[in-house]
Amino acid sequence: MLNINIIINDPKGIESKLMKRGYSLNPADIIDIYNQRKDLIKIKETIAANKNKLNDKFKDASTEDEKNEIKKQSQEFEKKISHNKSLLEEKESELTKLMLDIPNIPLDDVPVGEDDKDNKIIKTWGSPKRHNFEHSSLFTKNGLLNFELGAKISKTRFVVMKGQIAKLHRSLVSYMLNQHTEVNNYIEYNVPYVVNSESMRGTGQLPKFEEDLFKINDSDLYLIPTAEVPLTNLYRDKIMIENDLPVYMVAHTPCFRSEAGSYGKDTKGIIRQHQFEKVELVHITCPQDAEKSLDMITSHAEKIMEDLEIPYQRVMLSTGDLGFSSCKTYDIEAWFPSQECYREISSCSYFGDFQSRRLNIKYKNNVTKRKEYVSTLNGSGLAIGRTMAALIENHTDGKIIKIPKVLQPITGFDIIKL
RNA sequence: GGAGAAGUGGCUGAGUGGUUGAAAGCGGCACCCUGCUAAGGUGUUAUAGGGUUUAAACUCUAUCGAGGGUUCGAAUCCCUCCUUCUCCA
Repeated sequence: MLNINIIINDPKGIESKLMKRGYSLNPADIIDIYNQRKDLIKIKETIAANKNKLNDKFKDASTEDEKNEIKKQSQEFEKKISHNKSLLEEKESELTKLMLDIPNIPLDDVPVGEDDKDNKIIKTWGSPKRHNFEHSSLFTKNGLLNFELGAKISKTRFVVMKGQIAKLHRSLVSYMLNQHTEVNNYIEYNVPYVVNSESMRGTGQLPKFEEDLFKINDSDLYLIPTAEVPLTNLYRDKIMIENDLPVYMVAHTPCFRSEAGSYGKDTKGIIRQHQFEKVELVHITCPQDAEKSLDMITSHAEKIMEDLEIPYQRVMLSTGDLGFSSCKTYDIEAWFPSQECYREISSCSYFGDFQSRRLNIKYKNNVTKRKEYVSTLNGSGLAIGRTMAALIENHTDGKIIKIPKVLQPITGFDIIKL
C-alpha cells in the first residue's frame, strides 16, 4: 500500500508515475474521500472530547438531579458519536479499498515500457546451444516425467516425476538450500503451505488477485502461491531494532497457482504448472540498504545458475511487466535450447515499504530515533521445476542427460540415460 | 472431544469500575562520571489518527488479543470469537 501523503503532496507526479505502468490513478477521488474522512474525524472527536469532559464532572456532582442530567447528556453524546463512527468507518473502508488497489510506484531507473518486450537486458552468462530436445518429450519413452498420470490423478498442468528425475528434482532443492544457508548466510525455514487471508493481504496477493489463488472451501485459507507469503508474514506486526536488520530467510515450499488467464500458454512441459516447487529468498532490510540487497538476492540466484552451468541473462523488468507490489524487479532467464529463447526462472523484487505498510513491519531507526517501515525484498533461488527443465535441455545430447558436478554428490549418479 | 487458566508498551510484569496510556524491572536512547573498558548516576523512551505549527512544543481522540454489550465512566464486569498454556479422555 502506498503512503497516502505522497498522493496528497504530489498528485500529478504520482499519477504520471503510475501511468508508466498502465495504472490510471484518480487522485482527486482519493483526496476527496480523504478530506471527507478528516471532517468526520473532527466531528466525532469533538463530541467525544465534550463527552469526556462531562464525565469528569460526574464525581463532583452532589445532587441526584445533577447526576441524572449528566447521564442524560452523556447518552445524547454517545448517540451522536456512534452515528458519526459508522459514517467514518464507511469512508475509511472506501478509502482503504481504493488504496489497496493501487500498485507500487516504479523506481526512476526502471525502463518504461508496455510489457516484457521492453525489458532491459542487464547481463548475459554462458554460451547458448541450439537443438530440438525439448525436455518433456525426452521422457515419453521411459516415463520419468509423466504428464498423463498427472492429469489422471489430478488434472492438466500437474505432473508426476519418477526415479532419477524425482531424485534430480529433490537434489536441486537440497543443493539450493545448502548453498543459501551455508554460503550465503540465510536462515532456513519450514513454513505452512496454507495461509489465511490476512497474510495474503499483507504481501499483496489479496484483495486484487484472488482468482490466481487456490482457496480452501468454507475457510479463510489459501494455498500459498510462493513462500514469500508465509516468510514475509512471519514478521507481520513486528517492531524491530535496527540491529536486528537485515534478515535473510530461505524456505523451500511447493507453490500453487490457478494460472487463471494463461490458457493455451506453455502447455508443453513443466514450465507452467499449477503446483511447482521453489526455493525462495526473502530479505527484510533498512530502506537505505534495500537496493544493495536486491543486487545481492539476484546474484545469489545467478550463482546457482552458474554452478549448474545453465546459460542465462538478467533483465530489468519494464514498468509494464512489473509485478503489482514491486518497484523494481530483475528476472533471471534461463536459456532453453529447444525454444531458442530465454525463459524466466527467477524473479527478484524490491518492494520498498509497499508490503511493510500492509504488514505493519517497522524498525527503530538509530539516527532519526523514529519507527519507520522496513523494506522487503524477495527472489526465487530458484524455481525447481523450471531449473530442472533448463538443466535437462542444456545438458543433453538426446541420449543422456549429464548431471552438473555440484549435484553429483547429492544425486549419486552423473548421467540419466534416456 | 471434555474441564480449567491466561492474553497489558520493544521485552518481562503490576494493575478487578473514576487523573491508569498504564507501577516496576529489563532493553533502547541522551547526557554526566571514569585515562580506556566494565560498573555507576540523571533524564528520556507505546502506536495510530485529528487540531495547531515553518518546525518543535502543545493539545485532542482512539487503542491493554479481536469484536460486541453493561455503565455517566471499562485494562478492570458480561457475551462471542481467536490464540496460548495446564489437566482429563
